[in-house]
Amino acid sequence: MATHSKSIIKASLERLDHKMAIGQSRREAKETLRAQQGKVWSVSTGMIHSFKTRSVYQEHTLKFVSWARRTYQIKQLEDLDTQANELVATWLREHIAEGKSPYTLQVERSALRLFFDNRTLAQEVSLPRRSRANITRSRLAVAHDRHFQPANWQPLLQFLSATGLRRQEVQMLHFRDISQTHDGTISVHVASGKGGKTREVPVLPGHEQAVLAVIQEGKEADALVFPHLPKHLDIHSYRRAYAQALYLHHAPRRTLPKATGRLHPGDYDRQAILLVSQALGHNRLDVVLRHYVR
DNA sequence: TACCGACCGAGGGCAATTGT
DNA sequence: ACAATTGCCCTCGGTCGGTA
Repeated sequence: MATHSKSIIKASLERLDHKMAIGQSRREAKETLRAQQGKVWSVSTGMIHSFKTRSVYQEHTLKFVSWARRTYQIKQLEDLDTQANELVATWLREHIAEGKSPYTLQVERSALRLFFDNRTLAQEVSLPRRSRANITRSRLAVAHDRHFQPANWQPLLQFLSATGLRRQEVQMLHFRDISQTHDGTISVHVASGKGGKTREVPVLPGHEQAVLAVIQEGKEADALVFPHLPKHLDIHSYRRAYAQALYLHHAPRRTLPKATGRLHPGDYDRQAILLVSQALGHNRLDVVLRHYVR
């Protein structure tokens, strides 16, 4: 009786388990890596540092493994390893042909490169560019919107218009985070934004009342300002609108940069873009220009 | 009873952000 | 400009209570 060997799925999960490095600083690991092998394009440590990355990478990896087993009858992970490069290339080409988003293709390749410990896996397949012009998120009306009635959520929506917070940031906002100094300046403090960063968010001039309305309730400092956020609210679209309004406020003689074609330094107010970038919680002009004001 | 608004939860994805 | 990683949108298939 032959011993029952473990399934290729089980073996894949175990391999992922061994790549977990929760709690270890990715930044430090990278600095060490760079000291050893000099400057490299790639910034991977070969490990997974967050649960989110694990779940996303696992999803893509298992899909690939199942496909290989189904299509090529590969039952052992060792057999998959030896043909990984050509199979991943085939897999990616199929997805390109299916018209999957460049963002998705990119994630799939990153996941499999980490899984197979090969930073150049499927190098011969060139992925389509991620182009700003093709981004649709928070740009158009979608079917989803019919499940949401703006009229019923006015205080929240006006607050979002005034501050442009991310969903996670509004969710975690406490009354203690909003304050008003004696000269009337309102401060909205984000204790832990994306990447764990802290910042003070400027209220969009002219929209102060929307923020004051929220704190006049006289709630306890440690209570959440918005204990419940409707699931079908596109919070990001308000963040985008806030960014655009703030830009126009700081660059009153300008219109929004043109939506098509390549921008040149004279096409926008650099200082105003920088201010918007800081308000949003990252100090990069390119992110604002790519995702918010065009 | 039919319909509507609101919401849930999971899966399939795409977008945002950080970094080089 | 390119690559890795993380955040969260959107769809789908429902439930549920109110009300026309």
